[in-house]
Amino acid sequence: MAGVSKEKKALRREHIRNTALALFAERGFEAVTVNEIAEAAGVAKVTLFNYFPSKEDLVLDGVKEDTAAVVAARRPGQTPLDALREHYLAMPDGVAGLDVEALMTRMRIIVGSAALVAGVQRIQYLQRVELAAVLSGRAACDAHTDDLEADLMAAQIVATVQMVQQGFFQRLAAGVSLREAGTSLAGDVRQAFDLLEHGYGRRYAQGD
Amino acid sequence: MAGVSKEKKALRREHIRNTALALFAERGFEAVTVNEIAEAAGVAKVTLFNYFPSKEDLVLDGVKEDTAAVVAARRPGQTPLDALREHYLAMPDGVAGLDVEALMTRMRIIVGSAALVAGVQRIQYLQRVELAAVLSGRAACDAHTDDLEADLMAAQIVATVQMVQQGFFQRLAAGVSLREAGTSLAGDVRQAFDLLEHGYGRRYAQGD
DNA sequence: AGCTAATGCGAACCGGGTTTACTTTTGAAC
DNA sequence: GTTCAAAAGTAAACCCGGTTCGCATTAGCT
Repeated sequence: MAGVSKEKKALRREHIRNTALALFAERGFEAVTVNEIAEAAGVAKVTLFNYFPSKEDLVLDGVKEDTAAVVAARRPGQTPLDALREHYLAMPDGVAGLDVEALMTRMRIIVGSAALVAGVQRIQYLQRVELAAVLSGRAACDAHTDDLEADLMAAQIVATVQMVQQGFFQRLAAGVSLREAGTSLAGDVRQAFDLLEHGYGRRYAQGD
Repeated sequence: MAGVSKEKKALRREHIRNTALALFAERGFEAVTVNEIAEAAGVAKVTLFNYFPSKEDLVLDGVKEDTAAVVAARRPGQTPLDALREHYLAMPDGVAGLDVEALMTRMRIIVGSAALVAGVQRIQYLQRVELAAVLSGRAACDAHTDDLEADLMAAQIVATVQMVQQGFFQRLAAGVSLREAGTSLAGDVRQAFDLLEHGYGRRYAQGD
């Protein structure tokens, strides 16, 4: 049957990824070559690239936040900002079931490599485009039909989410408990989305 | 004297860049190899990389908008948003003296290549970090000392500026006159910065 | 068992970028 | 103008991420 081979493939994929992450954690992303990873994992380089389209994907595969889906699924009468606020206030619950240590390792690998940080930016750019499409109600791959407001909002939401999330994971990485980090996160989420809703007004006027 | 050699170096640099841009415009960024560029420019590959740190830089060098400097130089009592609004309202005057055709060619090259678009994102990320530093008053290379509001504002400003600018250049690329594009730009700038100042409120509530 | 299709493989290749070791320019001092 | 040191240029070999190709192995199905 097909199911058993799928499972074996998934196992092999995880094996390759874990091998790679272990090496990256030890010596940094750029200091490890794909040849090494392949050898350490006991597969051919070409096989590695058969499972992961690029070296970056060994780390970044699966980091995409689907803000567009959250917004698209918002309840009647709910604004995109409300839907996202709700979603991110609930984030600690989602993280609770995961291997936080592994998550932190991956974070450390990412922030230790300019290429990976850039990769994250690239992924968020795609998110922004998707979100703008949802907001303006156009199909996901339409050309930019001049909905400046939707484009602006999408860009600002994605940027906001990234900042807030970054703070959350940094606190976790600093050893803060999941519970406490969750509390801080809640405050950050509220602050960030309130700013989006009500604006910056005259904040940061020169000379205050 | 040193001046004359500086001038010759600058000329050679421009020659290499122009050679490359011509090839890119003709066949696309990825379809041209640096070997070809070097040969076409009559220079060794290693010399090319001596002038430009990477193939991307042949196109992207000089695209960085220094929003951080604009904000840092704001007048007493002026908010960052006011300073930037003023600056971008004046943008058409800055563009007027430039070779618009060359600018458009470069734009077309960039949007024709995923790698270059990603490169632009990367550059804007650096801008965001600089701007956050200016806003929160910390030194440019300090570690992230938890000024969530400044980080948020920086991210949102950079995203906003990018969207507005993109619209401006797209209109120019579509053949709109500089004068008309300037008018549209003014409207976009005002709309965008008003949103930043006053927020999105309940815009895009589901079911409107 | 036997056939077919998928998967894995080594090796050669490509292109961006670096290193090395050598030659040419260059600019300035005499 | 000659000389000399530093700067800049060069060819060639190399490294690494990623692809292509032709062949071997395996898996699933009958």
